Parts: sequence; C-alpha cells; structure tokens
Amino acid sequence: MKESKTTIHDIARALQIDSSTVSRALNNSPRVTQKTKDKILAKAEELGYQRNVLASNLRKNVTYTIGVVVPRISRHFFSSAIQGIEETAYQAGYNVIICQSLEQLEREKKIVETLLANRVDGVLMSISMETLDYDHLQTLKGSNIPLVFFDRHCDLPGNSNVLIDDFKGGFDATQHLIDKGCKNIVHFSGPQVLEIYRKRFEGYKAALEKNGIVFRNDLVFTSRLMEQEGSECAKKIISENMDVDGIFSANDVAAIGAMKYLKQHGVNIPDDIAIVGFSNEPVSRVIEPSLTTIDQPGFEIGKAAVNLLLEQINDKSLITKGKSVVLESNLIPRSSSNKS
Amino acid sequence: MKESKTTIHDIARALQIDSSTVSRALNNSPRVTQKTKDKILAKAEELGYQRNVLASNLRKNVTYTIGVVVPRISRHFFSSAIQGIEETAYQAGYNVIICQSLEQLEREKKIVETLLANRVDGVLMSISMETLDYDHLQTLKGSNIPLVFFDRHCDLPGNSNVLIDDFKGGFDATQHLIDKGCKNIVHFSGPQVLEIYRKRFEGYKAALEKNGIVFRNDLVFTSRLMEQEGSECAKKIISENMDVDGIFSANDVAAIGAMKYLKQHGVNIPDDIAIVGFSNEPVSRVIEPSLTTIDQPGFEIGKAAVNLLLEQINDKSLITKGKSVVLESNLIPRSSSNKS
DNA sequence: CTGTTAGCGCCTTCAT
DNA sequence: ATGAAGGCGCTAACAG
Repeated sequence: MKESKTTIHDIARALQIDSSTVSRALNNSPRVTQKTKDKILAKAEELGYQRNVLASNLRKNVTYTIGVVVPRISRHFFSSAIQGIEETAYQAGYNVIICQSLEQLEREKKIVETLLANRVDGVLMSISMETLDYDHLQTLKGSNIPLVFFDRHCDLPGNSNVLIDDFKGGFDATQHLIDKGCKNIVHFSGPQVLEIYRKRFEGYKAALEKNGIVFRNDLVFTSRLMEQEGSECAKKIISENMDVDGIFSANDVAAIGAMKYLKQHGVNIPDDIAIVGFSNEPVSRVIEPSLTTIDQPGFEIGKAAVNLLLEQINDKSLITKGKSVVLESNLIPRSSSNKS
Repeated sequence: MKESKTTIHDIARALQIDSSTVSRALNNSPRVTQKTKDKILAKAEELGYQRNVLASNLRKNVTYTIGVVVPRISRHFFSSAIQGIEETAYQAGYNVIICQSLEQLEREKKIVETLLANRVDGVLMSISMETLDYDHLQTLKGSNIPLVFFDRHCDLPGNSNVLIDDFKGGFDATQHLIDKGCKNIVHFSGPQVLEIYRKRFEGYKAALEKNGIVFRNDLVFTSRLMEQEGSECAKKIISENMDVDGIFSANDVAAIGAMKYLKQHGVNIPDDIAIVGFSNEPVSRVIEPSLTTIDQPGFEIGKAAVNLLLEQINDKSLITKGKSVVLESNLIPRSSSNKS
C-alpha cells in the first residue's frame, strides 16, 4: 500500500527545512534562494510530489474553476462554444465544469446549487427555454459570484450578455440575395416568441427597405422550421406558381427541406431560386453544398464570454455593471467540401 | 460586504452548542437528537448555510468527482455518451469534469495531470487516435485511481473497457440485407488500421458465410468513407453495370453520398438497392429517412462505463482486474421523422 | 532569506 | 447525546 501521497512536509523533513519554505519554493516565491529552490524541486520530483489542489484552494478560498451551463452539449453551437470556453479558460489557468440543463428549469436550479456548493469562481450560462424568472440566479449574485449569459440573453438589468447579432445576420442574408439579383424573397421565420427569430425577421425587412423593395406579408412563412415545414412551403411556392427568386430561411433544416422539394420538381438552385439559411449544424453544408449559410461563431462567443467573466472575477466591482458584447455571424457563400 | 460565508461554527455559536454537533446533524448522524437536528437545520436555513464542499472533501480525502476524457464533445456519439455518464454519475452523487483531447496526445497528457491534481476519484477515457503508448496513464494507476476505457479500447492487460460490438453490428447489418432478399452485397469499409472497421468487415463476411453466400473481394470498397467517396463507389457500381442489390456502409456519410448519386441516376432505394449504414450523426436519418442505420448506443455506453467505474471506486481491489463490457448496437430499419 | 505560528472549514476519534 | 481536541495539506502573516 503506497496509498499515502507525499506532502510538502515529507519533502521538508527529507531536506531538514521547514514546510513553509517548501511551499514558497513550489510557488516560485522570490523570497527563496535559487539554490534551495533547486534542491526542493529536485526532491519533489524524486518523491513524486503533487500539490493537493484541494487544500491549496481551501486555504486561498478560490477554486480556479468556472461553471458552464448549457441546454445541451450535443447541439453544435454549444459544443463549439464550449470549445472556445475551454481553450480560453485553460490558458488563464481555469478549469471548467460543464453542465446540461436539458432545457429544464428544475435541472437548471439544481445545477446552480451544485456549482455554488463547489464554490466555482464564476458561471457562464445559456438559460433553458423554460427559464422565465431568475430567482434561482439571485443566489449567485448573493454570493458575489460573477455570472455571464451567452447566446440566450437575460434581460434583467445589471447582467452581462454575450450575444450574436441576429438582426445583422438577417440583414446580411437578405442583402446577399438582393446582391445576387433577387427581387422576390421569401422568408421562413420561426416562433415569434423567440427573440432570435424576431430579430432575423427585422433584419430581413430592413434589408428590403434599404434596397427599395416593398415588404410583402404573403412572402413570410412562419413555422417551427422543421424539415417537413420547409418542404411544405416549397410546395406552396410551386403549386401556387408564386413568383419567387430567393429564400431566406431562419434555420438550415427548413432550408434543406425546401431545397429537396424544389430540386425534385426541377427547380434549379441557385439559378432559379437562391437560398440562404441560418446554420445550426455544420452537416447542412456537407449535405447541401449549394446552400449559402449564416454561420454562428460559437467558438468566438465562448471566448468572449470567458473573457468577460474573467474580468469580473478579477474585479468584483464590475459584477453589477452589466456589459454586453455582440458578435457578428458570418455569411458563408457556399463551402467547398470541408473536413469535419 | 457580506463576503463571509456562514460556517458550522456560526450556527453553533448562534445555538450555544458545539460545531461538531452541528456537523453531525448536517450529516444526519443517528447520534443526534431529532430535536437538536431540527433546531440546527432551521438555523442553517435561516443563516443561508452552505456546506463548504472543498473543506469537507479535503478532510475526507475524496472529491466525488470523476474525470471524463473524450476526443471531442461535438461528435454525436460522445455527447450522447456524456449524457449517459452525467445522468448516472449525478444519481450516485458524483460530479463530472469533461475534457477534450482533440485527438492530441499532448493535450491528453496535460488533461491527465490536471485530473490527477484535482484528485478525481476516477477517470473515464476514450483515448485519442494519437495515443499509441500508455505511459501517461501509469500515473493514474500509480495513484490508485480507477480508469475505465470506453468506445476506444486499450489493449493493455488489466484494464477495463466498455465497447460496442462492431462485429455483431456488421453482422446484423448484412443479415438484415440478406433477409430483405439481397444476394450481391457491397461493403464500404474504412481504414483497416482502425479496429472498428476491421470488425465491421469481419461481421459482414461472417454473415455472408452463414447464409451460404460466397465472399467476393471485388464487392469491397475501402476508402476514408467521406461523402464523395461514397458517391464515387456508387458511380463505379453504375458505370460498370455491376450486379448489386445491397450496400452495407461502415458509416453514414459514405452511405448518403452513394444514395444521392444512385437516386440521381434513377436507382430506386431500397427496391433496386437496399442500403444499411453505421450511424455517426443522427442527422443522417433526418436527411435520408430511407436509410436503415446501425445506431451506436452512446447513452448506454456512458451508463455502463460509469457503473464499472463506481464499482472500482468502491472496491479498489478491482482496479487491476480488467473487466470488459460489450454492448450491442441497434439496427433501426428506417425511422419515421423523429424530432431532434 | 528562512522558521514559527495560526488557521481555511470540516470531520472524527475520544472522552464525558 | 454532546463537547473537546486534533488534523486533512497548504499558505500567509509575523518574526527573526
């Protein structure tokens, strides 16, 4: 049984010095001779010493850990955001605990409690769709733990948010179609309770207006944006012989549904009808290389969110001063086959 | 500044009792009167007490945390495995730290160090493709920390593995095609350095043999299984006028590539040629509902892996006794549209 | 530069 | 059933 880990006392005893000197040396304090430092480090190596982070953290009252709460990690946007978060956090010497709310308020509450119990230094959060009031988040504020929302924004005053500019995304998508020569542009929109869809819709209208194209309500199809709903819209366009030369879809799934249907009925994409869709999953581009997508910069969102959080961790007076960062999505004209 | 968290001493003082009694009460020890327990719990609630897990863990020399190392969380298989892991771990009172190696050995090494430093109680791991020797994992063994491999198996003796039965998956896929009446079944296989592809291939051959169908090498297309490679195989089948009525693809992407090409050239799926593919991403089924898939039970793998790990955490003598669990993949004949 | 002392917050013998 | 005392491993004053 070599159960027992070596501690700073072990290496202090072996060297006939005090454990506090060892501690200082291991923390590279300037108040220790280089010579003793070398001795200590050598001995530490020899004994296979490993600092007990728990003890250290307890003493220093920090954890160098941040909690991340997302609806589900399997969604591409979130997994790429997490990638950005980890990258940035690790570089700053922070660990990351990832939690999934699965869009359930109950789970979100429990997660917040757990994170609090584990004394995380800060929390990044993308609230669940069920989350309408924010009482459970007050405990974080109460404990003076910085909290930054990303992707899904929380409209309480004094909170920090990192978001995508959906208005601009919708605008860019529409402008792109107009630049390609489209005049009669259909918009597939989603549930208007969600801010993202409202904003994309507004961007669409703004682009039309800017280019002197009159907005027509009959060109807007609102649905849940599933694949089938996309193809149903396409069906309507064809069967009613609508005069359409462009489609801006608020997500990729509906866009693909529409494309499939249109292609099957002899419509040429993008020559007859050009299509642009907000992209949720990168597979879309693999499946339909001819689909122009608006890509959401998950990685950058993650990075920005961590940076904002670290600012607040390092200067707690910033916690109550809400600060928002807005990132732009990228229009990708049509990707050539790219490796996953 | 209400910086200071309330501790057991605070509530002990408030009640004029000793902190050890408070500790016992909060741990629901049977050696405290129900009456005092009630008093203590009430006071704890009143003062907003929250146990300092760090201190508790330091004292007890545990963390109730397990580390999970995967190549990348964005791959569907891994994110569903993680889901299973979290679910099971949380129920057992364990927290989970998720780390991505991004298929890089260097990162994997660093991650193992971090997990060790954070004194995790156990580790679940899916090794990176770059990992050929296992020196960096010896430190875990050295610290007596249980380690269970999942999905990607580690062939050192005495290690525990949780795997999918790729042989059986290949067998089932092929048998399914045979049952549908196929006689001339093409196999799209992947790089033979990877065990999964060798095993799926073997399953294919075994099923043929069992049904008295002679194996023909010219029906096996080995490639990197990208979409384009799938469509090239399909092209060959058509242009050389091969007599083929079934395809078993070792992944879904190549299968989809082939389907697209075949459909475009007037081949009826599945009447002319039936197709079965191992499924990596569930999107495949959305895109091509007519594709029969072999689904890999990520969630169950995760669950099984945690259970195996917990066994070892609770009985450390099991650590050196390698134990393997093999799970079966599911053949899904053709999903009707299912919501994501 | 190094040693001494005193905790961080909790749990767990050992008494009573 | 409760109190007293010590220590998990580390760090941060305060001395010298």
